[in-house]
Amino acid sequence: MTSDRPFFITTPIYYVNDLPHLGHAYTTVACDVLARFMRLDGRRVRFLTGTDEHGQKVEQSARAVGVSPQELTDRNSTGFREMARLLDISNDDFIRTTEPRHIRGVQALWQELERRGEIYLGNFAGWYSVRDEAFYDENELVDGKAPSGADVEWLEEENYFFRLSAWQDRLLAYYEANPDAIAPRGRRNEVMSFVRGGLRDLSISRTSFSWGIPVPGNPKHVIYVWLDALVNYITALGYPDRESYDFSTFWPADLHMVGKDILRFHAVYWPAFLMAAGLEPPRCVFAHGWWTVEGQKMSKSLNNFIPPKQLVDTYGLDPVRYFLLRELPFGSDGDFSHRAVVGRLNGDLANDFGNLAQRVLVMINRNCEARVPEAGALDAPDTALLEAARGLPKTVRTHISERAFHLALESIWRLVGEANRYVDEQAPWVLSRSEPERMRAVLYTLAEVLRHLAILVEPFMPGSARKLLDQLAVPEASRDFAALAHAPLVAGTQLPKPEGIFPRFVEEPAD
RNA sequence: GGGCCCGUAGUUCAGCUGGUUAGAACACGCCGCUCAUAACGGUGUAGUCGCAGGUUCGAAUCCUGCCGGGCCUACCA
Repeated sequence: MTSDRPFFITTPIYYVNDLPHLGHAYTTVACDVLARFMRLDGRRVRFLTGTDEHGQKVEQSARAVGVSPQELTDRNSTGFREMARLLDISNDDFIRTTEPRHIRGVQALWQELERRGEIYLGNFAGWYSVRDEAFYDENELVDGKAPSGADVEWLEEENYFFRLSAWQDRLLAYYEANPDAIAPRGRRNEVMSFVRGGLRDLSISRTSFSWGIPVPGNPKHVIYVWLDALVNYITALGYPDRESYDFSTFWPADLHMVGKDILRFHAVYWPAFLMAAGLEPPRCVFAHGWWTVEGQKMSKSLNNFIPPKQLVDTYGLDPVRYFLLRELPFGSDGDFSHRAVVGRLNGDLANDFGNLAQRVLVMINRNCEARVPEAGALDAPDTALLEAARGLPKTVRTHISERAFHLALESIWRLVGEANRYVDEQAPWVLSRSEPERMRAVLYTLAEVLRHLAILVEPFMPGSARKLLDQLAVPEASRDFAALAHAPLVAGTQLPKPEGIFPRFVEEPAD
């Protein structure tokens, strides 16, 4: 089942014009869970995140605040780095598009595309709205104005173009040959119908601002931010050195996780750029959904972007990580509400799982001299429960491979439920008086189930899992998925004093 | 305008290659337990499956129309 095949996963690089919020946290945590899962499953993982730092907006924002673009960028990039630390993200690398390694790679890719005749110099003309900062097509205009109602003017600009139009058929062939290249299904259909509708050549340079990577040989132009940004996925692997260990090991990427807003860039432009440069396209681009907050869209006017720090301060890190992945089918939109988070935290984490661990550990502590009890002879209910635990990794692995985080967690929680039922049925507190040997078999069974649960939950809630594994005295080296089958708890091992893992969230009384 | 998706218990959703009394979780009622984070377990109430037609021996599940909601429909993130 397991394999040591390399696994390369990326978050989008986050635009430094924004401050980190719930949406960034979501994408990043989802990637982190997959990265951790694959590592625990024995795979060689490279997990990349970073920041996108060029473009007109950054240049303007910097000017507005009276700092240089580089200063602004340094400051805001740090914010995303801190978010990763705050969320206990296990990224192996953090790339910034202002780093020399990236700039060098982007220019090399440009030259490669140029050498292959994929780039030409032409004129870009269209109706430009200064207010919207956007060009519009003739047929998009309404009464000679932008769809937004803004005034437009005819602008012509010398631009380099990428021959995207030439790639329509090859893109479609790529989607056909790789049904999983774009997920979920609905998104794939959207992308394909978009491409079938015909592709225009893409303007890939700008002369109206300067905060960007200069076009090799024509520094009046800077490279279009998306061509700049997307390439981070390979410059982080050492491109243009295609023989490097990193590049040859980890490319093509197994998964680019993106928000649905930037799917097109990843599912159309990016594969086209890569193929045009003679490189392999990614194995999968997955577009996840959006969160609303208390039923409302996150927006600048409502100013309801929740900073990750606030979430963690309020609920604790692991409950937030759990909630984000448990609450809705990955790929769908969902609502982030205080009520829902508290429901998950108190119901799933504190009552079901946390309390299960607590009741079992306390009984062992009191009735077994705080040592892992001797299993002795096991009865049918014991082996049934243990079988359920032993079968669980396979189920979870299947769900994770389909990125169905919610189903993975749901299947883990089914075992939590079975274990709680088993406790009630076996009533070890009764056995402690009448049949101590039987009690030990029951408590050993439960401890083993806890060990399975703790290890399976590690990718989702690394801190809490660690606490539980510490309380079970599971050695550091026996905390991966291989250890599930090969390193059962050893009778007689001394256990520390039990401590709650998931405290209940108690509402502050309103005043 | 064109394309795609959704509308099922109070709530969030599953079921939808048509076929026994439409399921789960949460919430709510009752019962049990007392090891445990006033936690756990059992059990019950609850739905004209958006509306109207049609196909079929039989439709939540297929077809048509309507109503309601969402997404996509190319460049400065």
